[in-house]
Amino acid sequence: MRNTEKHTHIMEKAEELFAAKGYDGTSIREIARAAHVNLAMVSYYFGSKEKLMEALFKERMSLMKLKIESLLKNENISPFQKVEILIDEYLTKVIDRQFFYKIMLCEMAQQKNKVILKFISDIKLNYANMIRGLVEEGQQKKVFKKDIDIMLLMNTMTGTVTQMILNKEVYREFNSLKKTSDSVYHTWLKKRLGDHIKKIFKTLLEYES
Amino acid sequence: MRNTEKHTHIMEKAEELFAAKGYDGTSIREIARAAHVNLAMVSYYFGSKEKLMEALFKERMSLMKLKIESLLKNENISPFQKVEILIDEYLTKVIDRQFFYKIMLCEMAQQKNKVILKFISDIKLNYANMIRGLVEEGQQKKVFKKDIDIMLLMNTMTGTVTQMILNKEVYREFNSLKKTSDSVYHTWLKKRLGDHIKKIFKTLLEYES
Amino acid sequence: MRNTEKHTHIMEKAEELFAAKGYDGTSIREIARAAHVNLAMVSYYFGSKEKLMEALFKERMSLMKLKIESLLKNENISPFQKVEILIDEYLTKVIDRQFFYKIMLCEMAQQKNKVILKFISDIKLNYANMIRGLVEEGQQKKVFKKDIDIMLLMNTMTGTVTQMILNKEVYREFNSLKKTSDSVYHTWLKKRLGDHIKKIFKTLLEYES
Amino acid sequence: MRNTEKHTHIMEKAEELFAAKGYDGTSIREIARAAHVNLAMVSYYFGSKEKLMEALFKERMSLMKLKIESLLKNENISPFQKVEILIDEYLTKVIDRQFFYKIMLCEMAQQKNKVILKFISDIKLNYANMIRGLVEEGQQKKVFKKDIDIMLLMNTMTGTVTQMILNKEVYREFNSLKKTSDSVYHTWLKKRLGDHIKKIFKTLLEYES
DNA sequence: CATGAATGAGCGTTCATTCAT
DNA sequence: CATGAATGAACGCTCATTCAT
Repeated sequence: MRNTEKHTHIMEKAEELFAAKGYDGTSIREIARAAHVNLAMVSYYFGSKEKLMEALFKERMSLMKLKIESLLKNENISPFQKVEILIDEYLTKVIDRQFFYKIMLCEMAQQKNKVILKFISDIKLNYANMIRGLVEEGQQKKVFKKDIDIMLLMNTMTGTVTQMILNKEVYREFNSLKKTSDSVYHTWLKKRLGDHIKKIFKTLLEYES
Repeated sequence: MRNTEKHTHIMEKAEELFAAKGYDGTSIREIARAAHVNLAMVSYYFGSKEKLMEALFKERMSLMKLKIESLLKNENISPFQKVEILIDEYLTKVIDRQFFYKIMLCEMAQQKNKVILKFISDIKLNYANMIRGLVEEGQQKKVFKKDIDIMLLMNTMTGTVTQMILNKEVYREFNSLKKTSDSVYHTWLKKRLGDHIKKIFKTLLEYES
Repeated sequence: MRNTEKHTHIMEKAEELFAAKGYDGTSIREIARAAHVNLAMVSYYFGSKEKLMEALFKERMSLMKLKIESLLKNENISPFQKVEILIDEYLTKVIDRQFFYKIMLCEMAQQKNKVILKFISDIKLNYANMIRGLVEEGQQKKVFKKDIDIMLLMNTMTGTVTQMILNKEVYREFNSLKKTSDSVYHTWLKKRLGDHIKKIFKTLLEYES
Repeated sequence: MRNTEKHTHIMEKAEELFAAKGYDGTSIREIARAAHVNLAMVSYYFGSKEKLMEALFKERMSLMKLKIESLLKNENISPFQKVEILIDEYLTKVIDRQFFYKIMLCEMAQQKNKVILKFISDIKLNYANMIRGLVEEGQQKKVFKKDIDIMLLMNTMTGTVTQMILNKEVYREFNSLKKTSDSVYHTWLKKRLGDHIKKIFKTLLEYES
């Protein structure tokens, strides 16, 4: 195993454990055991437990960021279509990174680590800017209404998705998809959630003559 | 201070600390110090740290439950009016109990304690039943559409509120309410959030001819 | 064993170990083992290893201080007699507290702990004041010469004693006192050292007409 | 940098750190960092931390030894002149090697490393022999008294110097030499200490008719 | 009923050292 | 010849819990 691979490997196992047991509920010993590395390696690679967490955030945050600037500037796509693409992008990221998303949620609730708070506010800003840009474009083109509360809009999307992730298994059972494979279920879930959010956004954005 | 008062006092301080630092991030010592009681008192009263947490959930859950059965049966109020009352009730509870709501959120993410999971699923069931009852009534009366995904609906409400609570201070600043008192801000927030959710619910529920 | 007795007991064992292996060379585990107490008790009683050290210094320093103010004011005793009494007092304290004296020596060399440095400078000041008072009295009475370097004088006493303590066993062997008991040897050593230092002080202080 | 230079460089940095923080208080990591060499280099060059310490002692001890045998045999210089030269030689070495002298002091107090103890007793023997030779010469020439306690004499010198080194900065301030450069102060200190010790030696050695 | 004292287990971290390259 | 990576052991300390009083 190469150096960066071990790095990645430790981080992945830490992510899993942090998601399942929380940051404070997970010991370095557990992480080392799960990653099949020596206990001292974790501090050796990351410096400390705290810095491992921060490294995880740095890594994942770069993946979570929505990089669709070119799309937003595209004049051939309508604002509503762009909204839909944005929602789909967001959903893909969150559903693919559920472990991390849970960790982030707890960090948002507790706000203990300032470095991590910065990461989180950065990504929130990233989302907000995407949405704001879109909203302004739509308003200029008279397809979106005025007086749109962007933060409420954003929180409706992120909140709904959060709750669906947290209650994922209950929802699966509720919809009799217990026997379906994870990937199939996730695809289905993404479609359903996407449609739901798009519908809400349409209502909240649509220009009323 | 009477015994039950001490009980309550310890639980309140524990709630505050669990919300701010997480269950594992909070030590019994801290709770005892914050509550100005002897360290051994906590285990003495509640048995263990885990049981203190469970006692907290038991206590708070009974407060969080929506007890509006009589209202739901009231034939003089329209389904949409009932939906609005339900949303207002929910908002009041959550905004009044933000500490506890944060704790619950982390427990939902981590799902470590089975007793607590039961409490949470109980309250979810409670909400679901309220909403289902309402939805069915509205459908019978042909004011609500068919094919309503109750869980999606519920999660949209709880999720949006969750996100707004987590980003409370950012939203406050965003709306230039930094100087407003907490209680005034919370009243304002409740109104705004309520209107927002009611609007979404209306769209998602309203019968389309 | 009573509470304060355990305190004292732990401190004594710590003193022994610190003297033999140095502060950093001694682990809390060793101290706990030597004192036959639980490892956690040390931190429980003293807060930390550092504070244990400081508590030891606080305790011992109060014993080491020369409390002979009344004697110094006594008009019926000549300055030279007072010098001799002072030297005897100092010798008694150091020979009785050799473990502690060694610890102090290393702390003086390394100057890491500021709290301890304060303790040490306090006791140095205590000695210096005793000697200065005496010297001034002797000078006024024209039995001591002028231009006496008090610090050099003091360091000659403390330094000579230090070296004799450090080379105690070599000196014992050198003087064929290997078979003598510790207490007898110490009495003998004290006499010899006392005479030596008194002689030096006499030369350095005596008024030259 | 050549190999022997690296050797020397590491040893110098180790000496500095050992003096300031003690042997156990200094980690190989710190030494490597201070010497700007790879962590593994230290063990690689010296075998172990302990052997580095011993190598340091071996190196410094050879420098500390008084090599004035030819002078001692010189018939044209009086015993008292030789005593003075001996004292000056000793002072020069100690003042030039204060870091090492502090390390040695702690090792003398703790007596943990047997190899180092041997080095220390060797140098003590070296000093003792110089002084003994001188004393015997002086006694034969009837300029020194009989019954001279060589070890007490020696410890008076080494002890006084030790204390002056340990309290160097206090003494500097006491004599208002705070603004003076280190080298000027050291020269001044050496002169003053030399005179003081020579005076004491004269008293303790001089033949009394 | 209440509590100071005590305990064994485990925490995050650092240590001196080794070894493959 | 030199070094980054790795390791087992130990570090100081805090944990939740228990128990005698």
